[in-house]
Amino acid sequence: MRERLSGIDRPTIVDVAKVADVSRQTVSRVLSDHPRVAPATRRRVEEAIENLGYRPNRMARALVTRTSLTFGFAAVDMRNSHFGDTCSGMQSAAREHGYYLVVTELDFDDDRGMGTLETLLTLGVDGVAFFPSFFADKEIELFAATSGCPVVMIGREAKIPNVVSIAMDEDRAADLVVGHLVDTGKRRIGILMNEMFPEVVHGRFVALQRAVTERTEVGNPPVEAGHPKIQQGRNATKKLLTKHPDVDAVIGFNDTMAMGALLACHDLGLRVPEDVAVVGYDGISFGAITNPPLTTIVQDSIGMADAAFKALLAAVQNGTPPDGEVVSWQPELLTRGST
Amino acid sequence: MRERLSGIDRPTIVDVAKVADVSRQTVSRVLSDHPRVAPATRRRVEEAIENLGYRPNRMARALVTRTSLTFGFAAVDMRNSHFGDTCSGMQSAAREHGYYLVVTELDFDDDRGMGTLETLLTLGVDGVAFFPSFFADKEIELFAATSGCPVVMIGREAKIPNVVSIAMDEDRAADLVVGHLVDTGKRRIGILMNEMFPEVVHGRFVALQRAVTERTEVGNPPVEAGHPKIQQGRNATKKLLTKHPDVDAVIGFNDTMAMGALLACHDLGLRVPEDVAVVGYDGISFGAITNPPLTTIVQDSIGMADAAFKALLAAVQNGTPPDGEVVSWQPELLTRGST
DNA sequence: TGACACGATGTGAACGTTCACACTAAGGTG
DNA sequence: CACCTTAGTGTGAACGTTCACATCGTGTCA
Repeated sequence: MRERLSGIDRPTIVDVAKVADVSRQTVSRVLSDHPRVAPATRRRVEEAIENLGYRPNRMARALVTRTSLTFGFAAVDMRNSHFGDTCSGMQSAAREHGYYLVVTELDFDDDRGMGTLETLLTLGVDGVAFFPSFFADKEIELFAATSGCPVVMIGREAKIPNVVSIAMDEDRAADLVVGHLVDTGKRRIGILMNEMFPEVVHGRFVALQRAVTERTEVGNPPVEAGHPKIQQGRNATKKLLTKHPDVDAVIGFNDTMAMGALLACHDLGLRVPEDVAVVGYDGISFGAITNPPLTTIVQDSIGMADAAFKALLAAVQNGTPPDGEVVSWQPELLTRGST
Repeated sequence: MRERLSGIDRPTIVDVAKVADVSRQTVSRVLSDHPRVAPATRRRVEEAIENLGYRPNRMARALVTRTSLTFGFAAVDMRNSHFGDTCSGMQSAAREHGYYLVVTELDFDDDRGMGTLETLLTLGVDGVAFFPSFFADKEIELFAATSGCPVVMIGREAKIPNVVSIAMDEDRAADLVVGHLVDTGKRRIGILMNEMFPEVVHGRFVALQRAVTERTEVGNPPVEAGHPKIQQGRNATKKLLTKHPDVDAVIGFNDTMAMGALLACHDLGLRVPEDVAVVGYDGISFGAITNPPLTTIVQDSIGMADAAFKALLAAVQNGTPPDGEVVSWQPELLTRGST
C-alpha cells in the first residue's frame, strides 16, 4: 500500500475481504444489507469490519454509483445566526432522509461566491442550495445548466429555469412592517439597507419603498446603507437620524442592522419606541434580549430549510431538475418592545 | 455514458481531451499547471474546458492522490453564533492555504456525535476538527488511532495521543471572572451549568468551583443546570435565585445562558448589576446589545480556529500525526454593564 | 554523423468501490 | 433422473483522475 501523507493507512474493502476470507463483493453486500448473504458469512464480515476499523470510502462509492447521498449548502455569513438557523434546519432535514449535508461559507472574494459553488460541485454533491444569492439570474441559470445537479436558491424569488427559489413574500412583509408602524402612529420611516448584495437586496428594498410610499404621506423614505452587521447598522442609523431628524421609525434590512439601530438611538439619547421605533428582519433568537426587545419579521428558517431540502430531494428522486419553481414563504410580524 | 439521477451528464477529462485533440494526461497537465505543455496546446485545452464547462472531479482525484485538500469541521450548534464564529474563522484560514473546509453539525443523536465524525471521515477529508467534544478521552483516542488522519479537538484540554487539543485556560478564566465579581463587591456567586455534555463542561465547572471557594468566604457555590440556551438559562436562573435569594452574582456557562439570566433578573424585578451581576462565557457579538450589555469571558474564536487549522495543516505536511499537544488559549475578561 | 539531452505528448495501471454477470451447489418439480 | 430455480458467492469492468513510465521528435555538441 502506498503511504498517505498522514502516515496511517486506512483498511479497504479488500482488506476486510481477506480477513473474512470472502470476496470484496460479499463485503460490499454486507455493507449494503443485501439479503442474500449467509448469516455466518455476514457475521464473519462484520467482525472483520469491526476489528479493522474499516470505514467505506464514500468517494470511491460515489464515483461508481454517481450518487453521493450528499447535498451541498453554501451560506454567506456563519456569524449571523440567521444563516446558522437555516443551516441547522437543513442538516436535520438531510439526516432524517439519510442524506449528508456539507456546509460551506460563501466566499465573496472568490468570484463573488461563484468559486465556492464551483468547488462544492467538484466535491460530488447530488444537489446544491445557496443562501442568499449574490448572483444575477443569468449567472445562476448558467450555473444550473452546467452543474449537472439540482439547484435551489434561498432568499430571493426568481423564475430561473432548472432552479427552485425559496423566498419570503417581500411585499407582504413590507406591508406588515410599514402597516404596523403606521398603526402605532409613526409617520416618517427610514430604511437601513444592505449595501453589499444588490441582487439579494433589491426585492426587499423595492417592496419597502412601495409600502412606505403607499402608506405614509411623506412618501419616498430616506435610506442609509451599510454592511448587514451590528456596528454598521449603528453607524448608518446615526447618519440617517442626523440627516433626517424627523424620522420616527427605522426599518433595518436585517436583525443585526436593527440591533445597531437600537444602539444608535441609545447613543443619541433617543427613546425606543417613543422617539424612534425600530424593526428588523429575520427573527433571530437574539432579538429577544435586546433593549427593548426587537420587533421583527420572522422568516421561518427551519421551514425554509426544510423546503430547500425537500426540493433537492424531489429533484433527485424524480430524475428531473426543478423547473423555475418559486416557493413563497409567508412572513410573520413578531411585535416586541421596540415598536 | 451512464445517466446520472439528475439527468445531466458532466463532461470528464476524457471529453475535454477529445475536443482538444490531446490525451487525458495533457489535460491533466494543463489543470495542474505543469510547465511542459506547448503554449498552443495549453490554449486549445483551456478553450475546450471553458466550452464544455468542465469541472475536475475532486473525488476521483482524491482517490488516486490520497489527498483531498479538504478538512472536516464538526460543530455542535450552528445556531449559537459562538460556533458560527469559529467555523467562519476556520473557513478563512483554510481558504488562505488552498484548502477547502467541509462543515457539519454534530448530531448528538447519532452515537453522541461520533456518527457524524465517522461520516466526515468517509468523505475523504485530510483532517478533522471538532468543537466541542462530547466524548471521553478513550473514545477520542480510539477514533484518532483508526481515523487515518490528524485530529484536532477544540474546547477542552486533554493530553490524548495523536490529538491536538485547543482550549482556553479555564483556571485563568475562572480567576478572572470570580476575581472581578469579588472586586466589585459580590459575595455570593451562583453558577449556571450546562447539563448536556459532562465531558466538555467538567473543566469549566471545576475551575469555577475552585475559584469561588478560594475567593469567597461562603465557599461552594450554588449551581443550577440547563441546556446552553437563552430560555433554559432563564429558567435555571429563576430556580437558582428562588432557592438562594442571597445570590448576588450569576456566572453563565456561556453567553446564551447568561442572556437568559438577564431576562430572569428582569422577570424577578432585580436590577443588574446592582442586585445581581451577570457574567457569560464566549464573547459572542450579540452580548453587546443586551440590557445591560453582557460582561463576558472572550474566547478568541478566530484565533482558536486559526490554530486548529494550522495544527491540521502542520500534521498533514509533516506526515506525522499530532501528538497529545495542548494549545492553551488565554481568556480575556470583557467588562460591560452587567457587572 | 552519431550520441545524447530535453521538450512535448501518450499509455497502462492504480485508487476503492459497485454493477452486471457468471458460477456453483443444493433443493424442488415433473 | 433430468431440469429448473434459487441462495450464496466470485470476477471483470467501470467510475474519473493521476502517477510512472514510455515514446517520439528536434536541437546541440564533440
